[in-house]
Amino acid sequence: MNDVKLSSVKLTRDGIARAALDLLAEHGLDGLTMRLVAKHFDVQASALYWHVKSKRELLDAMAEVILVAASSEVEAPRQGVTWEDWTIERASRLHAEMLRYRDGAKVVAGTNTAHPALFRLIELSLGAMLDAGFPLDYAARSYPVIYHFTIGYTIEEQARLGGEYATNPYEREAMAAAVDSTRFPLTASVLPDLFGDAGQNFEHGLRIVLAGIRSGVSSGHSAAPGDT
Amino acid sequence: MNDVKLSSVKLTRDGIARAALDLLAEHGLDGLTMRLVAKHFDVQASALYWHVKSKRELLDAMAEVILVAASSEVEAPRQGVTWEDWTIERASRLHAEMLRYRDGAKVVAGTNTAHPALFRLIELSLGAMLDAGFPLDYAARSYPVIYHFTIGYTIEEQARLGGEYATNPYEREAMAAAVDSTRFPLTASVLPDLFGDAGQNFEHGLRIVLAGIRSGVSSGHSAAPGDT
DNA sequence: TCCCTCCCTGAACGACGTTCAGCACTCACT
DNA sequence: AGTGAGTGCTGAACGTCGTTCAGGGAGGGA
Repeated sequence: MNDVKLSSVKLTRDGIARAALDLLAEHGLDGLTMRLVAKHFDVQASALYWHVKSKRELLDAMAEVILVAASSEVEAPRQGVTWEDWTIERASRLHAEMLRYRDGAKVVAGTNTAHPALFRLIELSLGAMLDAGFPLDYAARSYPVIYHFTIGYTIEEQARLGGEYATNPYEREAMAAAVDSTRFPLTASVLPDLFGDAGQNFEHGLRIVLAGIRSGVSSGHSAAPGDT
Repeated sequence: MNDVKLSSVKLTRDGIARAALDLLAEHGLDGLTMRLVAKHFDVQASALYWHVKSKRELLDAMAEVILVAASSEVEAPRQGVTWEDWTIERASRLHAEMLRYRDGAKVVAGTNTAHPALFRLIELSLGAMLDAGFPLDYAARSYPVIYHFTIGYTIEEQARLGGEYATNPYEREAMAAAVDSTRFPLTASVLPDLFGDAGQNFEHGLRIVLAGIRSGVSSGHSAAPGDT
C-alpha cells in the first residue's frame, strides 16, 4: 500500500537490506531499484551509498539476512532426535525463509556470505553427521547436496509463482496445452506431480537426498590431504 | 578478441540467442546488453526487437538453446545400461552445457521453456524409471530432484568461478581466513571438500540423489487423482 | 507501376547505478 | 568557547540501459 516514508529509522546496512527484502514482495527483483529503497526511507538514493558500497553489496546483505534468519538459534540435535529429522527441519527453515520474499531464492543463489552463523550451522551439521556415523570427508562432500537441492527447488518454485511473465506459463492449462499428450503420454499424465503445486514435494525431495546420503555411496574416496 | 561485426548472417531469434551466449563468456550476465548483442551483428539495438519481444524473451531463448543442446538426440537407455548410468550421463550433459557459458546456470534457472525436446527427455526419463521398477507417480515426483540439484550445484559452482566480485571470496585463503578454526574446527578442516574445486563433487552428489531415489522413500503417497 | 510485407535505421524517452562537491550536524579535545 | 575531524545526507549530474516509434529502402506479386 504505502511504500513512501514509512520510518525515519536510522539507516544501517542491515536495516536497508531488510527494507529491500520487504519491497521485493511488491516490486520483484527487477523492480528493486536503489531509488525505490531510498524512497522507503524518505531519502535520496545516493544516501544509501554511505552504508552500502554498491547494489551488488546490497543484494549480498539481503542474502545474508535470509541465510542468518534461517540458521540462527540453531542447536545440535537433542537426544532422541534423528539426524534426518533435524536436517529436514533446518532445510525446511531455509526453504521457508527464502519463500517469504519474492525471488528470495534468486537473491540467495550464488551470493557469497561469510557470516559466523552460517559456519556455525555447517559445524553443527557436520557434527550431527559424525554422530550419525558418517566419516567426516564423506559428510563434507555430501552435506552441500542438501543445500544445492534446496536452492534449486526453491528457485523453480518461485518462478512458478510468477511475476516474471505477464501470463504465467506454469498455469495448469498452459502446461497441458504445451505438451503433446500423444507423443508424451507419461509426461502429460503426471504434469501436476512434475511441476507440482502439491507443496509437499519439497520434503519428498529432501527425504530422497537424505536417504541417498544414508545409503552411503562409495565412489572415489580421496581423503583430504591434511592431517591423518 | 573481436566482438564487432563478425558475421552478416541473417538475424534470427535462435541466432541472436546463440550469439548472446557467446558474448556471455567475456562480458558476464550483467554486461550482456542489447546494444552489445546488436554490435556483434553490426546492427542497431532496436533491430533486435523485430526478432525478440524483450530482453526477458532473449534470456528465455538463451536458456532454451542450452536446454535443447543438453537434451537433443537423447535415446532411451540401451539394453545393459542401468537407469543410474543413463541418468548420470543426461544430468552431466546438462551440467556441462551450462558450464560452457559464464552464468549459464543462472540463465537457465527459473526460466520457462516449452520446447518439445525437453518434454521428450522427461518422457524418456519417466519411461526409464518405469522400466527400472518405480511407480509412475513416484517417478514423477522424484525426477525433478535430479534437475533441481543440478541447477543448484552449477549456480554455486559458477559463482565460485568468479566474475561477480573483484576479488573472489571463494579463494582458498579468503575462505580459510573467514572461518574461525577454533570455533568451527570441523568446518575449517574440510573446507576444500565443502566448497570443492574437486570437480568430481557433482557426480558424487548425483549418485547420492540416485541412491536416494532407488532406496524408495515412502512418504505420504497421495496418488494423482486421475485414472486408477 | 503500385503496393505490401519484411527488416532495419536513427533518434529519442524515461529510468537506472553511481559519483561527487558541498552542507549541516555531532562530539572530542584544547 | 572554539576548533577540527568525522558522519550522514542533499542535489545535481554522467553515462548507459531497455524500449518505442516514425520512417525508409529492398524485393516480390498484382
